[in-house]
Amino acid sequence: MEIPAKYDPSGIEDKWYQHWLINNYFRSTPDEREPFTIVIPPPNVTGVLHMGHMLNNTIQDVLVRRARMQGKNACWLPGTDHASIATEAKVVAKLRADGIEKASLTRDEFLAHAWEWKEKHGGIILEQLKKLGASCDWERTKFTMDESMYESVINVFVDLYNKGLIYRGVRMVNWDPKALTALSDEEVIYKEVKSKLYYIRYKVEGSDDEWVTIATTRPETILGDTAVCYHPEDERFKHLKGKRVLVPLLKRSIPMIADEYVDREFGTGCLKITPAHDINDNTIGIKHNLESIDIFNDNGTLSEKAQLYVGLDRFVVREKIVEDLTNHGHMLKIEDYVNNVGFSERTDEVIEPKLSVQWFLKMEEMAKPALEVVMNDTVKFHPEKFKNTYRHWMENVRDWCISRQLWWGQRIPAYYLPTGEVVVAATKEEALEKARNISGNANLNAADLRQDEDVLDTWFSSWLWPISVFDGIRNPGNPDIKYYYPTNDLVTAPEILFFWVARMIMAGLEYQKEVPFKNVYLTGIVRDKLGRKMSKSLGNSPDPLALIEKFGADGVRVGMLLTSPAGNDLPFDESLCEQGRNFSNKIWNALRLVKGWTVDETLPQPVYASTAAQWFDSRFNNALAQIEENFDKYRLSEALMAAYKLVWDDFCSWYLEMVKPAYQQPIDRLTLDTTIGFFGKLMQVLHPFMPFITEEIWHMIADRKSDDTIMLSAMPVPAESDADVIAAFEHASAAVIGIRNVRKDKNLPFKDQVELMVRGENPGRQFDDVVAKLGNISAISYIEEKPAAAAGFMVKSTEYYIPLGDTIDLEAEREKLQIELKYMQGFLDSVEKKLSNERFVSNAKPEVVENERQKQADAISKIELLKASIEGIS
RNA sequence: GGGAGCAUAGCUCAGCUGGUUCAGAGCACCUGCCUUACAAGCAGGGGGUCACAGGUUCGAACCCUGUUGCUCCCA
Repeated sequence: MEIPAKYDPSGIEDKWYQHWLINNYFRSTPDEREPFTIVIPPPNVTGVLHMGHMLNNTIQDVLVRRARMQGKNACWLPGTDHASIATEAKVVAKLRADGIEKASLTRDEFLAHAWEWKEKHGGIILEQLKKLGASCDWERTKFTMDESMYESVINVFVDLYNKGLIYRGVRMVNWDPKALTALSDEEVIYKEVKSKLYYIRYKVEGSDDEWVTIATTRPETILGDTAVCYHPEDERFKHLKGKRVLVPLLKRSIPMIADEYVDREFGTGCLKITPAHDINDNTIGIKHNLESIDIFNDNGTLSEKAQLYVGLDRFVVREKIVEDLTNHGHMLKIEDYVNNVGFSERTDEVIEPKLSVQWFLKMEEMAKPALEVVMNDTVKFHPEKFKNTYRHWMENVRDWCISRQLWWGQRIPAYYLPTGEVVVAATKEEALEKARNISGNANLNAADLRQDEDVLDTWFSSWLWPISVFDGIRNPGNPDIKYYYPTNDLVTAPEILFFWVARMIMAGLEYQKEVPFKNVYLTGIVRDKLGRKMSKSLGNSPDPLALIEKFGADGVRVGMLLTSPAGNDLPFDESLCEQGRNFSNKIWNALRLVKGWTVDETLPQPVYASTAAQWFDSRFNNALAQIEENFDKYRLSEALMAAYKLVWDDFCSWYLEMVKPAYQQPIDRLTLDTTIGFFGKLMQVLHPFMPFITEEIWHMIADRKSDDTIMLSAMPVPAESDADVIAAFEHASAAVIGIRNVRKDKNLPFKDQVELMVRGENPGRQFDDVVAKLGNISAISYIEEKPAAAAGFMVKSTEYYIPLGDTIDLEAEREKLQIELKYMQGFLDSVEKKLSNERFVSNAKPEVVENERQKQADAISKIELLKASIEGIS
């Protein structure tokens, strides 16, 4: 059978993924085994697969596949979220392109369009994940707007309302004038913007020519000013106490007030107060009992209350008012200024702080236990440093604004009576009953109730995700929730630590009385070479499917994992995937080698091969223990690197070279079987990282039944490892390297056999046959006297010589030895300096001192050898 | 403005309770090889004042203080 020299993943990946699907290997149902559960961080239905998903889902797949091979009942539950703002924006845009305005549709008509859009685009990411090899239980796929999920959200809203945790209040919210909705604080992105600081003077009422100057970045808001404020201890303004000033252009009289909030150093030290349009001003307004004048319409144009510029956009008004203020002599100067401006995460519109009636969830009571479980490691964060960030947020948490002025989402189950009173109930029927009760009006009917127009924040669905996907809200204690909850690991980005992770913990404690997961693995952000976050808008993200096409899914997975320790950003470069692909190819060629061997059943196993097998077995178990440890600490990239080196260096570069028969010679049965056994174990270790190629090789190295699969095979567990064999091999392999160097130095081609002489004790002696094979040595002899005319090298204190006839360059040889001697003497000096230091000997731990003495003795004996060698040369 | 974190080879990162598993890994780079599994490879090699300045200690990449630079979070 001919195996191509280059590994070609294309057909192989599809073949095995189909095989896994058809055989239902990803399916999980509760049984008596230990469960291992991961719920996917639901990607947005509007999205397509990007590099962040690739990283995130590769990690999850590694964890799940490993758990599955460890005999756990592994369940990776996939799904998507409805992303109310983003999706609604997409649908509105699509409709507009078709010439339909949202305002011309009824709610139901609009939702029909939204569902249609979702059905068409919503599953893209999940389909793409299959290309990556994701071993999700697809039968369990959930969507946050599924009926069961929808109901769960509504039930929770009603429950929290009944518990008094949800309330309706007037708050300053982040208003998106484009999406026409309030946003949570987390959906606002602050960016540095070059703007202007305008110095504007207000005339003091009743004076002829007395003025007060304020500085502002938003001159258009002066129309909503209701006070001017200074610091109570500021001498420059104390004389204005109790006076009033006139708002420019409007000549409205407003009071001068004093408050410590004012920063005396900033601007003029005098601040205009616009309670309706600035969060800080609002706080001051409440404190000083100021009027709020809302001068904006919802879409960001000026309202009647502004009196001037009515109907014009806020940014147009800014230009106009600057002109008018200048013309009327109010503008004193304009400075360049850089400030932070909030933008909508979804629409990129400048956020307008706005007073409005919204629904809120009280956070204080829920935050406390949610903080506690993280601080006491009931929920472990990887890396741990995020505990700090988490604590800081949880200790300063503010109530969660959960209403959104949208249609796409779970509609708030609040119903208003004609009197304006409100009742909250899961269904209209229940609401009616409640309404009749509280109003005492038995004649109320359904038509009299008006349901709240708003929907709930998407996070108000996803915070229930680990529970609601198992229907634990509607059917508490059902077999799934009992078995799979709490889940094991959550893999997500630190960016959503608060608005998702923290809230899932809260919901978990509230509704399951138990944390939703035990470990949270926080990935880094995938960045481009310039350090920019990869994003669609920048266009700097490679197409993940094209990458898979080019390097194979296994190659891309390895590339993503190799340099991304938890919590560290990943500066992505295609060369990483190239490294992954090269690794696939390396494994592939090891297969070609082994498959190329023919067996001679009569052949006994050579000594070099049995020694090699003995070593590799120990080395394998040693590495396996390391890998295990790295997994325990969630150091996935290090676990992968350990496996990578085990395969490439130890297996391919050393072991296979050791056992490989001469060209076109057969191999003995025992060595072949042993080698195939090792190969299989290596594939198992690698399988979580590289599912496709390992499955392919699993089937190629042995006769397997058609329903056999590496993904359900038992992951090898570390067995005993013989440290002596490993140490002996290290000595022997150093000798091989020494031989190679001598060959290179002296121009001795590898195909010419040479002799090797050994002087002194040789801890690697059991590997002599191996050394002979790898060094192409005709004979190894042990000698007492240093030979003449030989090139030598040392491993620890063992001397090795290769006779060179008369070709030896004595001068060069001596120089080499001199350099080494000099180094050893320097080393000895430093050791002896330590030992002659009384305080070191008396203070340091005994074993440390003993260690130094050992180093001293070794150095002395090596120096003697070197000196003797140098003398021997002359 | 408040808080947290980081600074080790060209790049990305390890480096545990201070002491030869302490200066390491992978990639990149350089040199020589198309040697019958693999040039997507093989065999070698170079490269770091552990940000800077002090301090503690017999001993500091590691502990303490300050300085500088960067990142993130919150306002």
